[in-house]
Amino acid sequence: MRNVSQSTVRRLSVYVRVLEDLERRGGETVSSRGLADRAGTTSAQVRKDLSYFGSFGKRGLGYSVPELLKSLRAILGLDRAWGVAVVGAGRIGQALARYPDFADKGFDVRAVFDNDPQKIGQRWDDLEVLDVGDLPQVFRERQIEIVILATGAESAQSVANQVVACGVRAILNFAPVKLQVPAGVGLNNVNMVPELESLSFALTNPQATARGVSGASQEPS
Amino acid sequence: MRNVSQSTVRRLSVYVRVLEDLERRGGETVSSRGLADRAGTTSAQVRKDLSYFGSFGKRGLGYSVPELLKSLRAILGLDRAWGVAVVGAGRIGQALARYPDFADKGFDVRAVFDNDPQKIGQRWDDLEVLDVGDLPQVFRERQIEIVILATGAESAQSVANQVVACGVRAILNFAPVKLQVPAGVGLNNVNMVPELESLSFALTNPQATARGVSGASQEPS
DNA sequence: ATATGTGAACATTTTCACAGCT
DNA sequence: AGCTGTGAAAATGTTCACATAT
Repeated sequence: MRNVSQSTVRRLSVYVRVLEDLERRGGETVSSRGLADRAGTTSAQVRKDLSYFGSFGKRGLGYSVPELLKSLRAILGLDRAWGVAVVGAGRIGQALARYPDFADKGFDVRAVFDNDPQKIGQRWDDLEVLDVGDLPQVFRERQIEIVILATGAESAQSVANQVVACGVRAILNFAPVKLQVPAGVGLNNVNMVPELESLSFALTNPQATARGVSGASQEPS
Repeated sequence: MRNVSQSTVRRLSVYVRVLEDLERRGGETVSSRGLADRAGTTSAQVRKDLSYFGSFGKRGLGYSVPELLKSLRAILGLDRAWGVAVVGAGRIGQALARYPDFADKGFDVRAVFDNDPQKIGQRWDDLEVLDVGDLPQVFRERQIEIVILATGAESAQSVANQVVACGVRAILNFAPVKLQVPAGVGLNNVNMVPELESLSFALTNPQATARGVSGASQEPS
């Protein structure tokens, strides 16, 4: 399983969502085409993505929904719970800390931190906002493995350094800065302003954007 | 200027951020290398990205910071204000509606909607949560051009249909569903669960992830 | 000497097309 | 017949390297 692209991993994530849905509806098997249509890609792409990890289907039949789901969950590491902390208790940090889908998918938000005395001590559901000074201790106690960074731009890098020093090797960054992290630390960025700006570009330059119909099937019938 | 990739557009957005920073510090000129280092890419990439839109530099000298900034803003459509509405007044909708960076960059959040009578009428700063039933009228009155969709998964598609019917041609979707929109409508998705899942993948499969040092310069010195 | 702009080389990702299994 | 798994082809995106301008 060498050199799998980010795009492939993100699509696997979508396949899991689709398979969960199919399972809920009692679907037994699905073809690469069926998966692709629901995931918004092509059957060839589905088969290629899966082929990096093994062969999961039966020729002539397609894939068993529960089996493929189980395999993909194992590949993505979703067959276990992860300890997550949110650093930054502003509106975005709060929204993320209490986002119900994270818990549903096994991402357990076990702590929230801020450095603002006004916020420290606030209770949200069963979370209490903790002092960022206590971060190392709490990380150890609660086995934090993934950090969601929702501080302002100014503090993001220094918080990142701190959490990396605590042994965290995965950061999801919402602060609008390019973080420097050592090799071996996974870093994903969610940048909301560039997302809006790319829409602004599309509105401003309709020619450059006439691309794909975001409508029906991606494949020839 | 045909067929510019999404990646190029997103990088332009980053260049704008870097240039704004340089301008604030009083920088007069910058080389493709200087821009690249700050933006986390390579000088060749910077020059190639810019070359899709024209030639902005002076050989031997580099780029004038204010001039390049002005050009890039025009290309991205950031030399004007955009009318933005947020639909869905949950925690995420609220965080986005009040996110100060949007206003700073010319994305004016002019309305927030929900269908929950409990939320309708709430005031946040100078925004009032409106009834989603009034959407068409308010969109016309306030000239809404971009919609941030922050509803639950169930209502997202129907809201999308509504706003498209109102003439909106750009949607930033935070709901965890694949929206179907007609050709010509720009759609960007922010999916937080897949972001976390790709980190979970990286933690679970360190071999497949040994890639790039997210640290120092991308180029040979 | 310095640094852009760009065609050509390279790398990566996606799509095609088909052999092979059910 | 139906559908997977996969090499080969095509398309797309990135990097090189250099002619050209200051």
